[in-house]
Amino acid sequence: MNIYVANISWKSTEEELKKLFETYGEVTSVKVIVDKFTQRSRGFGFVEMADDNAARTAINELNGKDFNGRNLVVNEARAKSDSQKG
DNA sequence: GTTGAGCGTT
Repeated sequence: MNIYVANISWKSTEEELKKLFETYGEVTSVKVIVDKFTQRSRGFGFVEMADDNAARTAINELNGKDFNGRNLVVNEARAKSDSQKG
């Protein structure tokens, strides 16, 4: 399950997100989107979890919750490619 | 030492 995480603090890191999402299930991948040129955090990222059920729980629980002083915006991530099927 | 809505470079 790919998860979209936004409204993250500019000081937050992938490690913190991973530790946060591991609370609800196994995290297989974490990606914080930083500027490709300035390397500054864009305040949003992506989290991938092994179990869709745990991911749904994390989305429902972490969405709107406080994280490093900011309210997290958590949702199911969109498709990065058109290879998706539904 | 700045900023705050959104969907990801290899």
